[in-house]
Amino acid sequence: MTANTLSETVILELLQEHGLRLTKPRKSIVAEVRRRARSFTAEELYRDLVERQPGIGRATVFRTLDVLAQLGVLDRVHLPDGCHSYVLGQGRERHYHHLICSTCGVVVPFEGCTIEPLLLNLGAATEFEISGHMLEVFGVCGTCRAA
Amino acid sequence: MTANTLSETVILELLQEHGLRLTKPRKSIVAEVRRRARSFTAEELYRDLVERQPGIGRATVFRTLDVLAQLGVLDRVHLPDGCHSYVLGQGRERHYHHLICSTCGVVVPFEGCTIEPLLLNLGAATEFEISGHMLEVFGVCGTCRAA
DNA sequence: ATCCCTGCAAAGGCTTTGCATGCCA
DNA sequence: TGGCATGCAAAGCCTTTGCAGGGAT
Repeated sequence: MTANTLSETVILELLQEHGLRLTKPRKSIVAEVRRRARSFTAEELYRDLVERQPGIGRATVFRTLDVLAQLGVLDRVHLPDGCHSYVLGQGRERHYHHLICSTCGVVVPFEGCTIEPLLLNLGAATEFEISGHMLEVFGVCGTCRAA
Repeated sequence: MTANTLSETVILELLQEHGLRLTKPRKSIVAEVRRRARSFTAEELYRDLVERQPGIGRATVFRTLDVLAQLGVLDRVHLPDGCHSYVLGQGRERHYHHLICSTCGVVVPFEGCTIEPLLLNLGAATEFEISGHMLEVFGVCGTCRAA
């Protein structure tokens, strides 16, 4: 049900395939990003990263996260409180969504989204040409429930 | 399939029922909000409103929209580009989601969301206690397709 | 050697906060 | 009259942008 995340190597190759350079900051950011099981904002990642690697620029982090999101390495998620968060993704071939713990923020991807039929009906009933959807599920994970 | 929006009277009563005062700015904001078929940000609403009623404060608009969202009069929606948008809601008793035109921003609420069974499975498979979900559907409306 | 990428700094925009005043109940 | 709500202004954050220098290919 949950899939493996993209490996560091695969992500770096993905960058190269798109004609993007493998710079030191990009490598650091990729490494840092893969370390995260929870959602995070660009600003948060920047602050953690700058401790480990002083001198890295805020703008670089923001720009790189944007690139990674375009490649499908990261997904943008919208939490009830606060938007503009990122989550490590599963790559572009899969169709999946995120189950997010409201307490600790841990993110579990899941597949098997069943709303396609609904979307077909919607398209017919409204004359919209449906192009996509966003689904996020919230709850409290087992660990947080125990505590 | 789409339901009527809450009337101005109903919204004002809702405020009163919650011990909130019916002030002039609040009435203006409610009126302005009901005029909208599309999503809007607090800042946008403020700018439109301040023309019609100079002197109204930005903070008041932000605070009032927040209150209205808590009452279920407004829903917060997250567009692919840009978050922190509001949409006129259907009230707290209904379960519905939004179909949003990517081109003009028009919003159509719909009911009949079919993901409950999926959520049950998810809960069983992950030990999460599911508490809610967010679903938004995007597409291009009939009018925009024609143009 | 090219020119993409970076880091810095500043600008920009949205949102929140503090406080004295005003107004609804 | 009491106290919530307002308006103003400033502060706070996050995010973007411009530009000169540096590094990957």
